[in-house]
Amino acid sequence: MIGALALAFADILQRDAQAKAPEPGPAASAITLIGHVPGLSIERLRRALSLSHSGTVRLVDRLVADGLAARFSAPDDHRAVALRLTPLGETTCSAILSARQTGLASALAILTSEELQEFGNLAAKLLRGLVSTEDHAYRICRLCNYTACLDCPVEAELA
Amino acid sequence: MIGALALAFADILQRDAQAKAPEPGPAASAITLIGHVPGLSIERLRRALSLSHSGTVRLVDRLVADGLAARFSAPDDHRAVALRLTPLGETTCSAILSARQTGLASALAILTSEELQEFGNLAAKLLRGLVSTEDHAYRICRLCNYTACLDCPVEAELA
DNA sequence: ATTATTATATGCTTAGAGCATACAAAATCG
DNA sequence: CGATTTTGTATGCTCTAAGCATATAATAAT
Repeated sequence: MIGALALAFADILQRDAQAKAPEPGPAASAITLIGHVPGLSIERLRRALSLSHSGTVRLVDRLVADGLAARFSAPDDHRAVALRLTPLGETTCSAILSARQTGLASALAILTSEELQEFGNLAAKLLRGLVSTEDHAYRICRLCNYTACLDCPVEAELA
Repeated sequence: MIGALALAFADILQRDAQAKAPEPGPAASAITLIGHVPGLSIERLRRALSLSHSGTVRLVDRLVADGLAARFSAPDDHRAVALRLTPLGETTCSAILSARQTGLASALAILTSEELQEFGNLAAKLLRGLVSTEDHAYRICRLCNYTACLDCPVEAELA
């Protein structure tokens, strides 16, 4: 039953996010991740998306071709690519995050504020128990609105 | 944050389920759905999986080729296909459900029994608010272990 | 300095998804 | 009751996005 709820919520997030993305699949997550971590490398992006390396390179190729992201050379490591969103990419990122937020909020609207509070507390505890590595944190938070998520339990757990 | 938890849980479910399925993607859900609703038609399966019609037909083709499912003629509608699991399919279905259950349980193990109880209550309330149609119920419960889920809130909401 | 590892890129192949089309059974409507 | 529409499946075709194998450059390790 808890599993069913997780699938239902994940469906909502994916649907709303993908609707604003240039293509289905992990593109929406890639955009929001790059948006949150400017200078992100392809390898870290790959781990967050659980894709193959070539799949990630091609995904980035498409984002660049769509004018949403750009490759720069990472200052500290001349092998790595530093990914950044273009202004158009920033706009898309915001659209994804707000669509995601709207869908989630309407699903949660049935709870009273006390229940929502309690649900959030339990969710935070579960999240802290789940997160192990930094890569995993990026994966879990791949569609998060970081600016809206103060006191992120994932961040707290890693620190 | 609640969204992040949903994605994390959905990841666990998908990963554990797919590990026991013959292929990645919606195959695991298809198997458990047919297992729970013997005689399910391709069209209903299609709606539960949110696939195109041809995609669903090909998926069923593969399940049949793998010896996991079989097509029968639906007694009440001679156009429709009645899908059933083979004995091998039943075995696979059980493996998927128990893998799913194990992963979910270990993620929830951090909660006390009171917290788990409370979390379940809130999840049930949210689920009841989310489910609209029977197709949607099938979709949400696509990886559910129906025999383990007594007092299913989704079922209750539809009745 | 040599070797191993890490980060990226690309050629190649392929699995799985959608669209368009075709056909049969059922439902609807005149 | 016959004609039309809708519904459920099947299949040919195309294509996108994914993986594997391989290559190259930069860094790390020995």
